[in-house]
Amino acid sequence: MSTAEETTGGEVEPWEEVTPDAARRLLVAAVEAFAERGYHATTTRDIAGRAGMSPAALYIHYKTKEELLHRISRIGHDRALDILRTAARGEGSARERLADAVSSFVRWHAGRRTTARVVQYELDALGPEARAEIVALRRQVDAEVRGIIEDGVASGEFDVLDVKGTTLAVLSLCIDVARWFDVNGPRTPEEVGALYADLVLRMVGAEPARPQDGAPAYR
Amino acid sequence: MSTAEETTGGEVEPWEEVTPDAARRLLVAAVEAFAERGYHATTTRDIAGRAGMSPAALYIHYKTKEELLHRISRIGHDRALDILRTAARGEGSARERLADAVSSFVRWHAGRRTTARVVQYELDALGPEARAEIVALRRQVDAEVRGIIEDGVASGEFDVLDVKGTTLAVLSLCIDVARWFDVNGPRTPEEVGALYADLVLRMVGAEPARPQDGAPAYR
DNA sequence: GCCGACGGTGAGCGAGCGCTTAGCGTAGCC
DNA sequence: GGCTACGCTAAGCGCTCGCTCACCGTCGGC
Repeated sequence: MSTAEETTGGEVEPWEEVTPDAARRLLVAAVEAFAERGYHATTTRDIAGRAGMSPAALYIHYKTKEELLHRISRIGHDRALDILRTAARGEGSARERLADAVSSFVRWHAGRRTTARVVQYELDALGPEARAEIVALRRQVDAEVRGIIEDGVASGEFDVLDVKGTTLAVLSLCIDVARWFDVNGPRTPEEVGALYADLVLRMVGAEPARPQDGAPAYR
Repeated sequence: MSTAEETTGGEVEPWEEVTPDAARRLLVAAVEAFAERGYHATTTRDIAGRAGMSPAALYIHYKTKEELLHRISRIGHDRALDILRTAARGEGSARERLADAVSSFVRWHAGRRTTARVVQYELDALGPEARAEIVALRRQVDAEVRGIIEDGVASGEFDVLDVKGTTLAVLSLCIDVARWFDVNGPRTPEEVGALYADLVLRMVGAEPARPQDGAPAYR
């Protein structure tokens, strides 16, 4: 919860780093289209149309349709890694850092679901060299989570038999949020983040957290 | 693990119900192609080629490419539901039935990964009416798992605050196996199934299993 | 031996794809 | 005002897509 400005509500639009304004509009349009229909089912005409431009305008700012996906995937993975690093390297016990990592990672997957969907599910649409770059980032993501769990095992806070397998399961659980989360559904990203942090603490054998009196308690 | 014949090793090929032999070959080819590259990136020429036929042969057995996906999705969801029903309606405590359900469901997602990938991730490529049919099956899948968890809560075996949310998380965890499982990776489907059954029992607050003597046994 | 049914092929249709190119309007500098 | 640089468009190229159609070989019934 240290990363308050990164929650969903009044979040900073994460595409401000994409500098010519027209290029950013095209990229945002591509994120929406890719998330909605998938990379291969999205046409360059659709992307340009959503950005209010003619089909040819896309090629002034991006060499190919795949370069668009690559930029999106790269920026998205940087963001995801940043979120986990902030939590993993914060102060506090392994328990607190794991809960923080899971809840903020889940909040991102739920609140920025369109981006997360593209980032997590359109990986094999990239060419070999671009995919290799992204896979390297994903290994760093895995390492951050594994690091927290190893800390917790070393300090005796966690009880985990298979650290690598549990790391995989924790990340898997968080990532799949991007598949099923519904913006118009009954749960807010914050609620899902809190629920998942609790479930993950149970998975690693940490003592359950029920600290607050009168805690919200999802019905 | 009552469903011994359904494990991965010498499993029954689940497409025997697809009756003209050529139609089955086409369908199996389509499953492989869809799993590898996604529905939209797969061409009818590729499917027919994998089945050793000319592109036109596909249309003798299926009206459209989408009908192929529909048949695959329908049969796959029937199978997944059958696996969960067998576990959910078996004898034994809620603890045993939940462990059985998770481990067999996970074994299916890992061992029949190509099928599971198509079934779980190509849902929105279906048209509205076909998708509605499949969504109804998915609601039944959800109900089976929720039923076991409710039983466990009622009997005091489980400690769960948010039954619907936990059900969602359990299914989410199992389904995502189809995304990351690698046939050439270090884990067998059976190992992942056992690991995940243990993790899920922890998630619902059931006493850990620890069959081996000399196990650490926290609390 | 002839015939119809059936499962298959080769060629190709209209459409839509990713992407290119020639040219245009405008803003900024002199 | 004259000129260049730049962002953008209209038109369209070459290609591949899902799908169709005219035709063909084989095989069981008579």
